[in-house]
Amino acid sequence: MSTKELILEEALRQFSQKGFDGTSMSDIAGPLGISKAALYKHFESKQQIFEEIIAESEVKYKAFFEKLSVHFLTGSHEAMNKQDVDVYSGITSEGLCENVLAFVRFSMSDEYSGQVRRMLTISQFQSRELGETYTRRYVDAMLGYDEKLFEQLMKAGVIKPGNPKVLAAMFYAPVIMYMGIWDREPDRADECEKAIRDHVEQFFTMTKHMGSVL
Amino acid sequence: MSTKELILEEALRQFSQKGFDGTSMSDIAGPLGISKAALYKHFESKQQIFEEIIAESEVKYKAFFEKLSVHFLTGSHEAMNKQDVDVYSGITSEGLCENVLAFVRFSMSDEYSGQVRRMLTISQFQSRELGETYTRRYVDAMLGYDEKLFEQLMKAGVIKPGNPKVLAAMFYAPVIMYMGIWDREPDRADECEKAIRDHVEQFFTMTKHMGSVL
DNA sequence: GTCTATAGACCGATAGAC
DNA sequence: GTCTATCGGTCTATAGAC
Repeated sequence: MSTKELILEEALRQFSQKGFDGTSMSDIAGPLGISKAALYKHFESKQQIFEEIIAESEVKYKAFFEKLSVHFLTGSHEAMNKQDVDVYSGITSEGLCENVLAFVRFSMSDEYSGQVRRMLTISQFQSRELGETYTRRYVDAMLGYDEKLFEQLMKAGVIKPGNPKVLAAMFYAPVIMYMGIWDREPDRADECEKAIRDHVEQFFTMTKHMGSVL
Repeated sequence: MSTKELILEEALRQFSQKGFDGTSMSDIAGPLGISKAALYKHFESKQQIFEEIIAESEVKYKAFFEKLSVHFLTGSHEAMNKQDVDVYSGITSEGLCENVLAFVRFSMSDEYSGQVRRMLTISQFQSRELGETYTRRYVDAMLGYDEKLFEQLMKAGVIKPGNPKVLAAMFYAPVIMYMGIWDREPDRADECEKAIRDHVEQFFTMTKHMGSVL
């Protein structure tokens, strides 16, 4: 791994714990065994390191979101194409359940993903742009994704009819809420994972056309 | 208003925007028209100002939570007493709806409340204690509150039977999610308020025993 | 591309006059 | 209880040797 990549890795670790202002160039250089002056051979400033992390994470974020088999990364639903329709038409509630649990499992276990999420969490009021990035990645994108899927599931008669936007929030919001607890208190990870599983299971029991519990 | 109170007010404003490390003593003293040296006549250190804000907010938080007519501020449900039972037995779904919308309206419109919430949001990974404070105030307390209420509503036959803990998350999580968007992007306030209203309304339509839409 | 050394600004906190 | 002045330290960033 190149020195530049090692710097980005260490900087992300520090930024995600102590924030941009709480992290000094020495904090980043120290663990790497180099002097802070060496950092300036790879980056123009501390700010540029931060921005490169954001830019790099955007690339990885898009790649991950594409693996979820949808293409509305920019938040515009117009970006849909034939491939998306194929994915939707074949979806089942069990499939969506597995899809989202895969998202949760990855987001919770992947160190890089968690560091970026925590960094954006504590940087979200630093600038309008960072706030919008947070909302786009962790709220709007997922809500749009679920909303579209619920629409299709309703049309297909898999789940009961209703407002797909409201339903998407009811489905997804508890997931990020429990992920928040997990981020703050890692020893509650098991409790959160169980809560998410319970939530997803009960959600589909509630919304399935055949055999309602509630 | 005393100088000390003015300092706490200005410090909170700064901390909630730029965080503890991003705020200097000059940043706090400047807008008040005093020198940073004067701050040390009222507080021992910057850290003490921060801690006093947290402590003061804890008092106000408890007072607000008591006004919601429940008494499990410490997170322990054993703290319930006769008064709580009376509150529960008289509750209706409309009452709960109004109760939570009052919470949302207050949290969203009150400047102090919002500043504390944003400060805790960007400080939640600073220490274990701050993370627990965040979880306790904005997640566990509200979930425990709603869970207990849903239990009673189920017993009373007002809403359909089910897992009250899962139901509480489905009800409350979308609320904090939309409050998060509002905090990051204040110009989306109307959209968020409407989304919360839609959510609360649809939730009770879904869970009411009589007349299910889904 | 790494180092040491340092510039120049700002930090938190203190001293002492008023 | 406010001020100015300042201490000692750290910060970002640069200069220049190797």
